[in-house]
Parts: sequence; C-alpha cells; structure tokens
Amino acid sequence: MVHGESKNAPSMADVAARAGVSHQTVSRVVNGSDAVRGDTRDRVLAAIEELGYRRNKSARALVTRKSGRLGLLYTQPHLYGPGTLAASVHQAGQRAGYDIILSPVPHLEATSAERAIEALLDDAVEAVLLGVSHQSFEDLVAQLATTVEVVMIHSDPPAGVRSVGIDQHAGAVLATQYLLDLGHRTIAHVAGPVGWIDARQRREGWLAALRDGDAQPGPEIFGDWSSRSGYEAGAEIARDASVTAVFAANDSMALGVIRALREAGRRVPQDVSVVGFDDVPDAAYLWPPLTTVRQDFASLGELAVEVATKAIADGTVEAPPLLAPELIVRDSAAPLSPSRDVR
Amino acid sequence: MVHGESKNAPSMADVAARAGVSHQTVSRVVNGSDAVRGDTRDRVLAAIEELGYRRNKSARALVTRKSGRLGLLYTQPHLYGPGTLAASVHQAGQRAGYDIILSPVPHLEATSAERAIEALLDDAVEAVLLGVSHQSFEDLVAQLATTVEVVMIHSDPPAGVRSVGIDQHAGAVLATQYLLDLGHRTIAHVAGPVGWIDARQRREGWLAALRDGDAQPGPEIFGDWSSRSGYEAGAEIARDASVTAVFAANDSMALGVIRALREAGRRVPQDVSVVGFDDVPDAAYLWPPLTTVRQDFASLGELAVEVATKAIADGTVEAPPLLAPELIVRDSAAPLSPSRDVR
DNA sequence: CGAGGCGATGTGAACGCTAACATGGACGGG
DNA sequence: CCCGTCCATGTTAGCGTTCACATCGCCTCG
Repeated sequence: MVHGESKNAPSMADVAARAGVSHQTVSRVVNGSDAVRGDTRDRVLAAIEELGYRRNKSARALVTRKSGRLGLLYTQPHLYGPGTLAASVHQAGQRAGYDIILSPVPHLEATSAERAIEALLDDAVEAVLLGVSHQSFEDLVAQLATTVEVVMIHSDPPAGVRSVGIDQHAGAVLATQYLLDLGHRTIAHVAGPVGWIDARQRREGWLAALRDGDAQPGPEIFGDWSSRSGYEAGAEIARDASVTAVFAANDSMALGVIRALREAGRRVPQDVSVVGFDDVPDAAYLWPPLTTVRQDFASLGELAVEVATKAIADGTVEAPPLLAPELIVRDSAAPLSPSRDVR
Repeated sequence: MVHGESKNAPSMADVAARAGVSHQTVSRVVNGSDAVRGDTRDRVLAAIEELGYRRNKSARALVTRKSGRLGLLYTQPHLYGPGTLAASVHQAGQRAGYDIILSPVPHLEATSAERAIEALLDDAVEAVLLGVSHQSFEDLVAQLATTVEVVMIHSDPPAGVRSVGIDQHAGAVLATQYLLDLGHRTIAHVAGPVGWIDARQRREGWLAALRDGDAQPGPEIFGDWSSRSGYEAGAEIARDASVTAVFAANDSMALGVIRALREAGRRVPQDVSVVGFDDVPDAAYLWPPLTTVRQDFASLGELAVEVATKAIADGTVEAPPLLAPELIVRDSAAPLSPSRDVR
C-alpha cells in the first residue's frame, strides 16, 4: 500500500521501481537478454527475489500471441500405458519449455472427445498431441489440423499427418512368431475392440506371422482390453482342445485368459501357452510370469513432444520411424509338449 | 486483410464490427449477461459463428486477475489409483468451470516436486490439490498455503489444512478384522514404504485391529508398492510356517506375495490367505481372485475439486469426513484350515 | 406534458507484458 | 576536437478483454 505497491502480486513495474530501472530492463533480465550490464542485472535480480516477483504468463501470452502450451488428449488414463505416456509427455514438454495440458477423456464418446478438444483450443495450445489411436478420430484430425498443429500418436496414421508411434504390427509378429517357433500350430487371438488402431494392427500382425509360418489362424475373440473380457474369451478358448497357444492383445486380457484356462483345468504353460502385450510392471510377477511384448511409452512421449516442437518451430512434417517393441520372454509360454503333437 | 481483419484469430472487435455493435456488447453476450436484447444477441452469436471467434483466455485472465485454473500434483501417474484420481479431478474441474493442470511428478524427489509446484504457481493456479500423501510434503504445505489455496488429498492431514481423503486406517482394519474373523492369528503385513502417509495409516490399522482382536502382530516387511517388492516380501514370509495370512498394503504387492508363496509350495488360500488394498481392475481376475479393499478414487477427485472451489469462493476451511473404503471379498482369503490350528 | 427512471448500448481506461523505436553518454578515428 | 557509432537503458504503444461509467431513447407517472 505504502509505495503504490498493493496486495496484488508484484508486477514488472514494482520490480523496476525497487531496482531503480525501467520495466523494460526488468523484462530484459527476465528474458535473459545480454544487453544488460552485470550490476544492473544483479540489482534487478535482487528486487525480484525480495518481492517474490513471478512473471505473468497471461500478459506475456497476450502480447506475444503464443501460449507456450501443448495439449495431450488421451484415453483410459487409469491404465499403465496411457498414464506413462502422459507423464513422459509432461516431463519432456517441461524440458522443452512448454506447458503441457493433459486432457484425459474417460470414456470414448465422440462428444466428450470433441469437448476436450474444444477445451484445448480454448486454452490456445500451439499443438495437440492425439494419444487416442481410435478410428473415430481419423476424421476429426483432418479438420483439426487446419486450426492447429497436430501430432498423432499412432502406429498407422492417415497419410500426410504428423505422427509418432510404436510398431504394433511388428510387436504382434514377434509374439506370434515366438509361439510358432515353440512348435504351436493353433494359436488363438484375443483381440482388442474393433475401432482401435492398435487392436487392428496387432491382429494383422498375428495373421501375417501365421501366414508366413504356413499356419491357419486359430479362434479369434474380440475383447475390450479388460481382464474380464479376457476371462470370458479364455473360457471360450478353453473349450477348444486344439488350441495350444493364445496371443492376447494386452496383458490384462492375457491375465484373464490365464485365469479362465486354469479354471477349466488347463495348465499354463504346460497345456496352453499365453503371450500378452504391453509389459505392465506386474506382468513379471504374475503366476506364471507373463511372456509379453514391451512398449517403450516413455520414449514415445518424448518423441511426440520433439515432433510437436519441431512442427511449431519450422513446420517440419516428416515422421520419425516407428519405435520397435521388444519381446520379453518369461514363463507363460513353453514349447508344445510332445504328447499334444497329434501329428 | 480486407476489412481490417488480419490472419490473426478474430477478436471481440472483429465480431463487434461484423455484428454492428460495440465490443462491450459482444463481451456481454459471451458472458451471458441478460442486459442484451434478443435480436442483438442473435446478431452477435451469428457473427461469432461465422468468424469462428474464440474468447482469448489470456486477456480475460489479465484483466480479471483470475486464471480459472486448478492444479493437481500427483505421483506414480502410471498406477491405477493416481491415474483414476487425475481423470476424475479433471472431469470434475471442467464441470465446475475450471481448467485443470495435471502435474504428474514421476519420481518423488523433493527437487522435482518443488519444480512442479513452481510451474503450477507460474501458471497462476487458484488452488493446488496435493495428491501426494508423502510426509516430505507436510512442511511444504504450510509454506505453500500462504501463497495459494491448498487442498491436501490425504487421510491424515496436519491440523488446519484443508483436505479430503479416504480412510486408510479403517480400510486396513476392515481387511485385518476379516482375516481375524476367518480364524487367523498370525497375520503378516507387507507395508508400503516409510514416509508415505497411506502406508503408515494402513500399517496402523493393521496393528489396531490386531490389538482389538488380542492377536500379536505377525512379521512385517516394508515394500515399495511394486509387485517385485511384494514378491521379495512373500519369499521371506513363506519361510515362516506360522504365518497363515498376509495383509498387503496394495494389490501389486499382494500379487507378488502370492507368486512367492506359490513358488515356495504354499497354496493360496488353502495354506495362506492374502488380502490386498486398492481393488485394481485386474484384481478380480487374478488367480485366485484377490480379496481386497476398494477405494473410490473417482469420488475422491470430485470431492477434492468441490472443496477447492468452495475454498476459492468463500474461504471455507471445514474438511468433509473421510470417505469409507469397502472390503471386497473374493477367493484369496479363506478360513484357517483346521489342520493348521495348532491349538 | 415534462421530469424521472430504467433498460440497452457505447466509451475509455486499465490489466502486465513485449516490440519497436528513441535517447543519451562513452569512445574512437580523422 | 568533433562527429559518428554503439552500447545500455528508457519511452510509448498495443495485445484482447472486463470494469466503471456515460449516453440515449423510451416509458411511466404525477
């Protein structure tokens, strides 16, 4: 109150008055300009410290016309993959000097996703990272891209859109090939729900590996990523004695499959082998330890931010190559036991 | 370019010109003031639509001195609980008209948490929700609270700080009491790491229930929330034949315990009963299905936002009662088998 | 029929910052 | 020794919005 300083947060003018310089000099110091003499800088810095000054981002954004924000839209925030992705995007963004707006959309309805995008646009994000590889988004992207930079996190993006991804197809081939190498010929697949790109890619990888190995596709059941759906799929698979291996499109479903198989009296891996996808942290401590395909979500998030910041800076469009997943061999898959080899 | 409208995003002035009114009238329409005639409003709305006008939040925040933002700091973003909490806070915030800044801190180091708080403050959040019930934060809170409204998400908050929480102690009592009722007398505990409030509360609940049931505490091992640490704890517990039940401080550790027990030839639940905490979605489909304590993270998030918005509005301090957890009985705990009853 | 009031709209300033340009003093070269 | 140059700093305007207040009809009431 006394010196014209109110109870409001201090502004550059307050700092300037205190340091005996103009507000512009304060601005220069805050922005790291080198056109300030050492002792002046020190005085300003001291004033900032004493006053607890904090630059007002709104004012800055208003005049620079840049928000310095990136938005990430993602689904299933309670799951390991999306959660890890969000955290790594956030961290990478901070490092790159951007604020990250995390926008989890709990259920995948078109309306809630559109609302979320509207909210991101209202926040004036400079780029939107779409961590939702669901086909319902493919149309949305084209339209969105006219407004703002867009980066899809996607293993099979539509042509011309910036993207990063992990090679889901290759991961599925890894898993299926492994099972084939173990001698299995009838390999079932518990797929992710229709509409999800990753689910489709994993299914196609399974099919492709089978084709390459001259094996016929085993039964195929569509789940919804949940362990419950895996359980139901497993119960169905257990009825088919010819199936000696199952490739599940994620670890949760794999764990449900294993439970159902057990309840039906089929041992894992002695009677039936099971392979999952994701390598969630608990996978190694399931019973049996789950053989699965690991995805590096942390690198994916960093890559996404890198592509986004480049796009903002110079409009670069080129997509980096897909990241390679890795097969993690544990105990839930074993060689086909001779007794079951009917040939 | 033609009408003074540039390639920049349209402003209120642009809308006003188009609708033939003043910028203030546009402002009134956008803010839902009722002091605008119906036909004027329609003209403005039409102009907004045609121009694709979007209100500039920075300018608004600058003049109102309110950011309309709430920040949530949380750890272990890849886990079910924190992920669910973040999503529900985000959703509840949107509903309440606030933007939510989700700030996951990947590893719990003081420096990274402080950086995250600085970032939140730089974003001018009107309240900080602290979803980190670790004791290293208790000091920080007092200091932070002088700057901004703070809501702790915490089952045992320091006096005088606004908070919401789920009753961890009660949950642990529920689990332990259940084991006691089943006839178990030697109940081990796999605790969460020292420093975590929830871990401490669950441990104390276990101790309290034991005391009430006139039972001696069984062996106690500290894990780090991971299934790996549960596995290691389980291996140790398996060596002690007197232990017939284990209460693990979360589901991941419970699952690790079960695996270790199995490897040591102890059946679950016939030889040893195991109860977890959290009720992660996969818990019901583990083998055996996990008996555990469910926490309602979604309600917790909503409550936190409610308390925060009230605090901002009228400075309310009173804390709502802790939410009650619920025991979910499945198959991983069973009555003490007679053969083991040494009495 | 005129004063008073009210409802609808407009005007000007201010929020805190950056960008562009202005100023002014020290220094060096012819 | 004077002028041009350059470095450090200051001055002014404007970003898009809201707030406080002004204005201007028109209706009501005595």
